[in-house]
Amino acid sequence: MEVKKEKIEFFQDKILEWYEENGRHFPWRNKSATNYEKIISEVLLQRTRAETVANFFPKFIKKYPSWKKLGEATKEELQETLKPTGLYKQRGTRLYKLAQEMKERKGRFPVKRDRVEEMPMMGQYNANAYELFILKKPSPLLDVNMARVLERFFGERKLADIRYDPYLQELSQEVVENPQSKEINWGILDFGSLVCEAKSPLCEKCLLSEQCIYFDKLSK
DNA sequence: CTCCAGGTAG
DNA sequence: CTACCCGGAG
Repeated sequence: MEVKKEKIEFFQDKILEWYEENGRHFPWRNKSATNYEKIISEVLLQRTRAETVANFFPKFIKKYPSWKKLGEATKEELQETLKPTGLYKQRGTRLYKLAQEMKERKGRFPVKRDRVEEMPMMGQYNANAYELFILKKPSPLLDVNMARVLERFFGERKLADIRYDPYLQELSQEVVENPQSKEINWGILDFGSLVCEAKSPLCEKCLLSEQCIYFDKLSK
């Protein structure tokens, strides 16, 4: 499925416009956020609502402000701390592994994307986030949220799993290919959470509806 | 009840 | 490729 360039530009413009007015604010989006904080936020955000993480994040950073401090925690201690966020056993075990790996690496996180993806807890999504936020390179935060927005507007994927769908992979990359890649990414996630909701999207107040496939189907 | 800024074992 | 993790918010 070939998507027209003009449609992508329309989408980018509208999302950026919407984001300026309605974008959400989170601790890990602050300019002052350290690389450690950025990486930890992505770990906590896995399969967990951003608002939930926003409540929890400051407490976690206060308790474990650095890789060094995190490396001193036991696996059980991390699991206990992570309980309010859900997925705490898995996440605790994996975060422990990541912290220990960082200890061995003397606190140095890998630089190249491929190496990042080899780290514990760092999958495709997190490697993209790393590229976007730390290497400052356009890269899509393609989660269920972004996938839903893109599919409704541009057309549905073929494969069940986002992570193996070449159509969504390529489309998302094109969409965030822009000098303001970070803002477009955040814009899409916020837009997906606040307007293009999973259950009942607010199509009446959506500034994308004139070119949206999902909306077009609705009005038939 | 469903859904959530995914990773990974099998 | 799927199935599973999990508490919490809506």
